[in-house]
Amino acid sequence: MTAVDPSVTGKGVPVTRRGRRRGETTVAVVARLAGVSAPTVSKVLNGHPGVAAETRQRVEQVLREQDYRRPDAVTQAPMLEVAFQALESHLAIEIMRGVAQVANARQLAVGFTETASGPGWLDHVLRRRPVAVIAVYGAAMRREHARLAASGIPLVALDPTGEPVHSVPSVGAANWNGGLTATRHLLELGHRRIAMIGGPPGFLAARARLDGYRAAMDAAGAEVDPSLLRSGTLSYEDGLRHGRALLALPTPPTAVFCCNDLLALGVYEAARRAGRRIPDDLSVVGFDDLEFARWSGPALTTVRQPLADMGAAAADLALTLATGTAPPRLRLELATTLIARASTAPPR
Amino acid sequence: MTAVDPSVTGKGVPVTRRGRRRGETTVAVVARLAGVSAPTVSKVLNGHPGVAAETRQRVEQVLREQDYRRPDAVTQAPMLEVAFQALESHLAIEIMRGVAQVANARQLAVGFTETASGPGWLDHVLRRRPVAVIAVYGAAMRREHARLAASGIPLVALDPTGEPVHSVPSVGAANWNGGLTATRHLLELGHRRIAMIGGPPGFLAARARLDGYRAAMDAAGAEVDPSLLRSGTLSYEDGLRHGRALLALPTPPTAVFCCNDLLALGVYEAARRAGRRIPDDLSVVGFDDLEFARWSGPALTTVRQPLADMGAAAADLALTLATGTAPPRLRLELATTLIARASTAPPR
DNA sequence: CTGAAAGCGCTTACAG
DNA sequence: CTGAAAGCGCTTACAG
Repeated sequence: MTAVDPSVTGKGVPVTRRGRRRGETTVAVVARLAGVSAPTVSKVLNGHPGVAAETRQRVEQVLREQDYRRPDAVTQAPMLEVAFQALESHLAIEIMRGVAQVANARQLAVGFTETASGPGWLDHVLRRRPVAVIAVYGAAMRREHARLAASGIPLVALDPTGEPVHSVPSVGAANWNGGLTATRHLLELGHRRIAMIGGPPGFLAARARLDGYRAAMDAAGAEVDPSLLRSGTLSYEDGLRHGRALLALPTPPTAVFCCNDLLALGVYEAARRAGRRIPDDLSVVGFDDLEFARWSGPALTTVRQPLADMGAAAADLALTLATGTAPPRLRLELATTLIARASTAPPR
Repeated sequence: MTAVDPSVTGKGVPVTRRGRRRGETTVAVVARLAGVSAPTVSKVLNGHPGVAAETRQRVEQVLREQDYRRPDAVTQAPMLEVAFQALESHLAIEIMRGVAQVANARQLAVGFTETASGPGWLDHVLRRRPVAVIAVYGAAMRREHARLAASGIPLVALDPTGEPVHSVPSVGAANWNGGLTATRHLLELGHRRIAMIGGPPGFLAARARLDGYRAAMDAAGAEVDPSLLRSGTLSYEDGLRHGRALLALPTPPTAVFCCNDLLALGVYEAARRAGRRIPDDLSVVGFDDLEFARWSGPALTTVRQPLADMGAAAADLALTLATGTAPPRLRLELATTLIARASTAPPR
């Protein structure tokens, strides 16, 4: 119960009264600037009735202009909130790492929420009054965006989908380029019969990767055999399923480009069951570069999405927006890189 | 900037003054009960100097008894804090999942901190006034424990190490049993020459797994060849290193029990390089059952630590302590289970 | 609808 | 080391 508040005791921060730093806007100041009394400001702040609409508006404007904050908001450690649709995502931990790095450097707490837990998640987030919210994977929808905007809390989409979400500032990866690079790598090794296992139809990032694949194939004058184009969920199981189907073809592909690493591991298993060796009988390229990619046997050649960097960039963007500064760019696309390991080789 | 405080406006909660609910303990009440003045209580609350040790103690006792809370604490959404030494841990995300599940069910926010980020992490945590703190992997040390105790915030160790940390309530896994079960599985398949790759010396959980291995070997009357006992860090690299050394022995083992899944994947690579097949030439058992264990080739037989359940149990324990109730047990050890997959078979 | 007055909870500056 | 007094920020009850 010591309840030491560092904003009062520590670091020589000049303090006047409870929890309020010198020079910060008080109700009295707002009242003066709005040409009303302190009680009226108080009513506006607390949403009490008995204030004319026009007066209320004027007061709210001054509150915004002066960046008024309740005294208790000061004692709260400022925090950055990250909303995941579900923690199931294998990408989650790496993203968190990037966000945490930036947040820690700025002495900010990080909170996180699973939006799948129910529709009330935003209420909880709003009560915590984060300085900004990062929504991963389309976790925040239009309605949530509006409520956050109304509270003056900036929202940034961390957005492996590449889907433009109602003009929300966002960070993503260069998916098309990744698809292009992966396919070029296989073409340069001498492959021509290259299959691709894509993602679900609505998933724009998957579409971009596919288009990159097509572009590389076209540029090399390599034919895209429609029977080599498969798509499904981004899961190990679908990798196994499509891998088996591809290897069972009369003329199977000599290489497969997978829309993510999980699919690639499924293809590994399909090859194992079919008695084909990777990379001798089949080259495989993934996408993401999750940690286990380099521990798989053989180590997986894949396209690296810089998830930690993306998290860090999203945090930077969010915190810039939180200060009211206009950031240089509202959409950031981070480069993807091909990581060539042991799952690709020239065809026999 | 509307800053509506739901505790003031909403739900008919009776309110007297700013943010304080009717009947809640005020500084004045505490002062009266402690036989001091309000200013003295204020000094204690804020850790200011100029209070006799004895007086401070008396006041702190009353604060605890009366469950005093700062008025701003009321407006804050209650939160449960999880402290990780580093997010590097592959176990982190699964633990978080379990914690989040319990916390969400009780409408609690979850915050998380990396303690590796610096010695100031506890200050930040204390400012957020979590209802409880869960320290993963010995993240909180004696000093931190004392400060949390002084603030009346319960601490629970989630403790794969099995190390009893200064009588802090904790949740762990049945490591000894896991080691026993894994080794028995190999013995039952007919192996006798079974190697073990253990963890670092200070790591008690690793020691428990090793002891379980020894117990199973002894019970089966199988000799433990000292050259088959190796130890190092719990990394892929050390798995590779020890795996190569073991396979290079004049009489190599027919099976290896690894202290975690990462080591096992390193042994996979060692086998691959030595041209030995798993499980035909070498059986491998891991420990943890991380998600990628079932995606490795062949799918890894391993001892499952129920990390999500452990996170959930730690959260339950923490929240029980937070209500002031004495929990039924202060140390919980969750069962481990052998998951037999494709990396183990009878020796040739 | 508005604000002067009263009052609450807490903190600070300072006298003893 | 302690607390009476003063004061701050905010809210409430109520008069106009």
